[in-house]
Amino acid sequence: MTAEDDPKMLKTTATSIAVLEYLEETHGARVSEIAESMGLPKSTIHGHLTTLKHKQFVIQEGDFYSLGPELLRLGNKVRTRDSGYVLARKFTEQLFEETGLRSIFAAEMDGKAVFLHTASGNKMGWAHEQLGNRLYLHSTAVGKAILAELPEQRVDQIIEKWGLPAETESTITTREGLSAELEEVRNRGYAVNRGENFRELYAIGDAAARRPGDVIGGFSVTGPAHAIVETGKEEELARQVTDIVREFELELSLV
Amino acid sequence: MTAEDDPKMLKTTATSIAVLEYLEETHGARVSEIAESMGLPKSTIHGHLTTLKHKQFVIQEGDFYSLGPELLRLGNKVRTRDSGYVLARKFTEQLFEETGLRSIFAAEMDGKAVFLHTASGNKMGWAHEQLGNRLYLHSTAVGKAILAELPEQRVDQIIEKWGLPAETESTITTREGLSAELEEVRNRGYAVNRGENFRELYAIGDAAARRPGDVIGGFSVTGPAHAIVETGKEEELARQVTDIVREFELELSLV
DNA sequence: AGGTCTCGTTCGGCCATAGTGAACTTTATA
DNA sequence: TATAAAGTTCACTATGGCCGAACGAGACCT
Repeated sequence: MTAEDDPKMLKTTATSIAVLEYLEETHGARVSEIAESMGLPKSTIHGHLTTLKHKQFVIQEGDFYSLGPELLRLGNKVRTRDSGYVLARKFTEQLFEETGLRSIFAAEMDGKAVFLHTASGNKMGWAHEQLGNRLYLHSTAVGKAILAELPEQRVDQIIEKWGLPAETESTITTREGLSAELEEVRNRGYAVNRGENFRELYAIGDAAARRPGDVIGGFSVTGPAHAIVETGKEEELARQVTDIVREFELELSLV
Repeated sequence: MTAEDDPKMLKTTATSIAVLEYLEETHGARVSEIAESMGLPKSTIHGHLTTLKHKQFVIQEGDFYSLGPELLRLGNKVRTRDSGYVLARKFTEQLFEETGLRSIFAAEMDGKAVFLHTASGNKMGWAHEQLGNRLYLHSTAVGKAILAELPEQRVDQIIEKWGLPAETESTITTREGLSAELEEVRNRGYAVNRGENFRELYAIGDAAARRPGDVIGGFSVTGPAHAIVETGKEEELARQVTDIVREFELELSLV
C-alpha cells in the first residue's frame, strides 16, 4: 500500500510478499488483476505466482489464485513456539465462558501485542480474523499490563521503536503519562483500557509470566463501555481476569 | 529438504521461503547457523532475513530469528476465506465433546485434505500442530468422504496429480480399489479409515456440502483401532459424525 | 586490561537472473 | 467462426542479488 523503498531490501522477495498481501486483501485474485493493481507486467506476476504455488504459499483454482495452506502451517508455528502459548488457548476460552465478553490472549513480539487466541460468542467472523494482528502496547489493556511488568529500559526501547501514537482522544501519548499509568497498573493489579484504542471499547487485562519477571503474554476481556464500567462490574471482571491468569501461571509452572 | 530445481522458479523468493522453512523446523535460529545449514554465505542470509523482518515474516530477538506474526495473520486468512470454514470451528469442538475423540475439520485444497480445525483433550501440543498440514485424500476418512462426493473426473485429476502412495499396508493403492471404496462410502453414508494412514489409527469421517454437490470439507474423529471398532461403537460414532455434518450443513445454508 | 575468537553487519564488484514486452495459446463471448 | 481477453511462454537486457572480504561488536579467556 504505502510505497516501500527502504534500502537493503531484496526486491524479488519484497514483490512476492506484496503479491501475498494483495491476495490477502482481495481474498484471492487473477493474474491480470494483480498485475494491473501492482503496476507490473502479467509475466512478472505470473513468475511470482508460479514460485509461490510450488511452495503452497498460494493455491490455484482454475485461473484464480488465493493464499495457500503452507501459510497456515507456518503461521501456526508462531502460536506453538512457546508451550505457554498453546496452554493459553483453553484459558482464553474459559475466560470467555465466565465473562461472556470477547476474550483474547496476546503475546508481546517486537514491541507489539500479537493476538494468539481469541474467544467470542459471535458465530461468524471477527474473533478469527484478528489472529496475528498487531496492536500497540500503550493503547490496549493487555499491552499496558505487559508493559507494567517489563523493565523501564525495555519500555523505552519499545517507545523509541513505535512511538506513542494517538488512536483516540483518550490514548496516552506521553512518556510521563504512560509511566504514571503503568505505576497505577502495578498497584491495582490489572490494566484498564478506556476507549484508548477504539472509541467506546473498554477492556480489562492482566499479564502472565512463566516465572516472576518473565512475561510471556496477557489475557484481556473487551466490551462496550457500559458493559465494563457498570457499577461494580469492573472489579468483578478484573477478579475473573486475574484469577484466570493465576490459574494459567500455576499450570504453566507445572509444564 | 529434497533438492528443488524446477525451472521457472524465482530463485530469490525460493531462497527466502527456504529460510522460513528452516526457521520453522528449528524453531528459530541465528544467521550463521542458517547460512551453514543452507550452504550460503552469511551475507546472503542476512539479506533475506532483513527483508523478511521488514514484512514481519520473521522477528528478531537479539541475534535470534524466528517466524513472525504476519505469517500467522496471513495463514489465518486461509481459514477465513470461506464463511463455512469459520462456522466449522464450533462444530469441530462439539464433535469432540460428544465423542471424546480427536476431531478435525479439513477442507480440500489442491487435491489434498488441509486441517483447518482440530479439537482434542490433550492440553498440549498436537492438535494445534497439525493445522495447515496436508494429507492425502485416498488414505484418510475425511479425504475419502470428500472424494466420494466429487465427480469422477475430478477424482481422476487428483489421482493423476498425487498418485495413490501407500502409507501403510492397508492403504488403497489402485484406482479400482478406490472406486469400490468410494461406492461403499456413498452407500454407507460415511467413510472409515482403518489404519490406512497411520497403523492402528482408525477414523470415521463425513463430508459437508454448502448445497448438494458443492463440498466444502469434512469432519472426522480419530482414535486407536479398539476405540473405534469395539462392538457397536462404529455405528454410534458414525451417527454422531453424520449428525454433526447435518447440523453444520443446516446452519451453513442459513448464512 | 589486552588479546583472541566468534558472530553479525556492511560494502563493492561481477554476473546470474528477475523483469520486461511481445508472441503464442487458450478460453470465453457474440 | 470471429473477436476479444486472459493466461502462458520466450529471449534479451540491465538490474540487483550473490558473494567474499573487510569491518565492528561482544564474549571469553588468560
